[in-house]
Amino acid sequence: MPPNDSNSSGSATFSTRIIGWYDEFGRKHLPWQINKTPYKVWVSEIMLQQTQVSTVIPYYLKFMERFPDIQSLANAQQDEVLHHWTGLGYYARARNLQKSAQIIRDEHNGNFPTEFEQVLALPGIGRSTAGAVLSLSLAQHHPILDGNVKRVLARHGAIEGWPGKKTVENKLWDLTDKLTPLRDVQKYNQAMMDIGASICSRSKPACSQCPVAIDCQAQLSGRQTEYPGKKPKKITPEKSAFMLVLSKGDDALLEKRPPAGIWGGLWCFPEFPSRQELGLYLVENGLDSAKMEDLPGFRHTFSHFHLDITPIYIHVDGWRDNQIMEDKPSLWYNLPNPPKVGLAAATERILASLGSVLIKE
DNA sequence: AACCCGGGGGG
DNA sequence: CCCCCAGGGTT
Repeated sequence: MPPNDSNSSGSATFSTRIIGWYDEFGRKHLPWQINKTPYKVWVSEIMLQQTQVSTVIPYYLKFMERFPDIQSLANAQQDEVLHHWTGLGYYARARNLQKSAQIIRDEHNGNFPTEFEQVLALPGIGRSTAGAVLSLSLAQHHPILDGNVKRVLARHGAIEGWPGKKTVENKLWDLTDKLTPLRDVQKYNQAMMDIGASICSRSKPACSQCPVAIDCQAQLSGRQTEYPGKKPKKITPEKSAFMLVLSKGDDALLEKRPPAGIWGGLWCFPEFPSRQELGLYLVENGLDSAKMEDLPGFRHTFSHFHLDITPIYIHVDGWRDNQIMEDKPSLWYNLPNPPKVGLAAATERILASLGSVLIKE
């Protein structure tokens, strides 16, 4: 018996019903589905790992306009790549995207590799994304297991446990591997993601519209929202930071963050763990006589901690700044004519509030 | 406020 | 292998 041919309902197989649903209801006109190429699908998949379709679309269109092919992405300045990612989050993915483009340029003659193992070897691409790119763009037979597919399969098979656990994830990979059909793999994989994103949603699944509800083990027992199992939660610690907002005319001083860690490679205000350390920095740079003003503080929340930010504003005129640029790259960010660099959301928020402060001066 | 996310990397 | 990390949006 073919592996995808089992169901207890006596009706069409699982994959046949999924594909039938795709023909009638599936998404077929998303920007990365038009004249599909591995590059288009790859960029979209990386963006979609962190963000929903409706948010991704404008980012995707601008990104592809500026970086229409692997070559242009590989040869671009990292600042400009991060600029196009500003607001999307998970900036390591943008850096990995460009790093992979450079590997493709240097080691694959500029052509996106078509061997699964070669795709998997690119930074930022794991088993599921490799399968998605090759199946969706080239119709290769690979199963996928993104968050949407995990939810559909965990419910349909009533798979217990949190998918972050290796044993649970392995069960789900076995399932997706068994259920993925040999034919119409593009339609099937796209439909599974669509169904997971729309019908089989996290809190209010629309089972009446689902093509595989009839033998869904979670639906049959009314326990849909109990799958997939929840991640064990832990308390999120609170941290605080002081950010120096040093302005000169229409410019504000930003520093480039180290390549790894939070906001890696992005431009941010100089950050200090305490008011005292910020003061020390001012003394070192001959700015301790300048007038300081606290701007409104705010909380920026990450998945694993809260960051309470107090921006401290100082305005200088005709101050020699070259001494400040010793250890870290820095730039004067011109507000009326901003450079195309990557900014953290918190930095953008402060910059936005700065507009009114500067006008006041 | 809780939850979600594919992959990288450290212990 | 297991756990932590990353940064937004959605519910």
